[in-house]
Amino acid sequence: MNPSISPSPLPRRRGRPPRQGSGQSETREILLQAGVEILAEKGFSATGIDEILRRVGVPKGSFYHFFASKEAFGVALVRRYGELLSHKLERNLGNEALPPLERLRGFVAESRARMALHGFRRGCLVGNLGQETGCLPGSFRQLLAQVFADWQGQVAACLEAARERGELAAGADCQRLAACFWIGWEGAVLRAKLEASPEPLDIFAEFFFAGLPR
Amino acid sequence: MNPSISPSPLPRRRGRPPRQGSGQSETREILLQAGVEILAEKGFSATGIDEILRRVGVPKGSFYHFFASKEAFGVALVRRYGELLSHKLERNLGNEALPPLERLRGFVAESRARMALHGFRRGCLVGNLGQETGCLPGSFRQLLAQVFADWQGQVAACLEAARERGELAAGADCQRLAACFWIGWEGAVLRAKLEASPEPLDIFAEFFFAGLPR
DNA sequence: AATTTTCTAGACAAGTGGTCTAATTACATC
DNA sequence: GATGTAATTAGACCACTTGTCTAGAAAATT
Repeated sequence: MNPSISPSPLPRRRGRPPRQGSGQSETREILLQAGVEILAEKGFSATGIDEILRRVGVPKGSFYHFFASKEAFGVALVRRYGELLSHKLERNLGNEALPPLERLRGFVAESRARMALHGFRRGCLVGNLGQETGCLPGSFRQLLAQVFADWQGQVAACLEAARERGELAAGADCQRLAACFWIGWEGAVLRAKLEASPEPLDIFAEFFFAGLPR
Repeated sequence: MNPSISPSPLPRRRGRPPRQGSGQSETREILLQAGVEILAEKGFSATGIDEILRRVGVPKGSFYHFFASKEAFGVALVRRYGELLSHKLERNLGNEALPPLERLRGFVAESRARMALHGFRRGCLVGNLGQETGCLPGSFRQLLAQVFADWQGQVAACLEAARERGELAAGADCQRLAACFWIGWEGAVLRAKLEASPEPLDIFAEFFFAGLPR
């Protein structure tokens, strides 16, 4: 059912833990990871703290040791997810071995494969929480918009590169096109989740690339 | 704050009500309407029955008289919303006074205006619930997909009409283009809600119409 | 060894969710 | 008009959630 996180086989001893090399707590990391997975599936409001804790076998005391509240946890998750995806973008869009537009296609393909791997149950955490804006603590709105803006900037840079190489029309508004990419891609992810199928992703990607001004 | 529904000024007596002319219950109708509004803002999981009931001044007992469960209520809301939007589509896309593509633009403009009217707090109920698929009772998935399919069919028919008039390339795959419209439009609505701005709607609409094969 | 720091354990209170039974009123029937 | 039935409301009820809080255990520090 859920391949990535299993109810902590770690012994999980009480008391102060031996100092980890890295300095960051193992438990905190586990919570963040599980949180990202579950929230990408179910969103913020529908997910209970207990559910996450049961899943990874961490007691409540630990949770509230590491995070001040559910809201603070949510904020941490959005940041984390934002970074994860940003790295993924960087990895693809920074691949100079390919022409710029092919890099973006690479990102699309990788994301598609990842959704398929998880049976199309998992969507985009930021998209999910964006949908919930109406009932989320105020701190989220700006944060989510910021994350989108970052991603959009990365795509815009890639499109710029394409334009410089003549793969796009000289007059192309790359920021606007990047915005369009994320608007549509999020819609496609949502729909792919609903229909448990990659088709929406393919349909949008094809339309997007075909519609770019040459 | 909320212009459309005010805490029932009706006396609301207990016991069997005097027979209404129309046959359908007034209370049930009020619940459906308020439900559509709130769920379009906050989604299913994050909305409590109590919240809806407080807002319209209906007691809990009434709710469970008219609806077997929250799930059944949700299903009724999806159907209702599906019909509302279907009528809106029909009204716009059936307007033979305009060329087909202009009709679709009309729908876009009307929807945009409506979102603005509600301060971009209200999104698409079906989109919202689609996002929540992961934590919704199973009955929703198919229903939501069905509603999308209906809307998509209406848009596809409009695009067909455009093709027949030569406004679209003869080889255009109208079903696929209609799918693309809804994929992107839902993404745009989501983003417009998040940023409390019409820009995402405009960006996507421009790209979509510009990208249609001529 | 004593103390401090870091984390775990899980009980607990307040509040919310959804459901259900009993009470209340109108209508129908005789 | 008395009795029975259908339609609706009132609010009790229980299970569950969130966040807090105290006690406890083990490493680190002195």
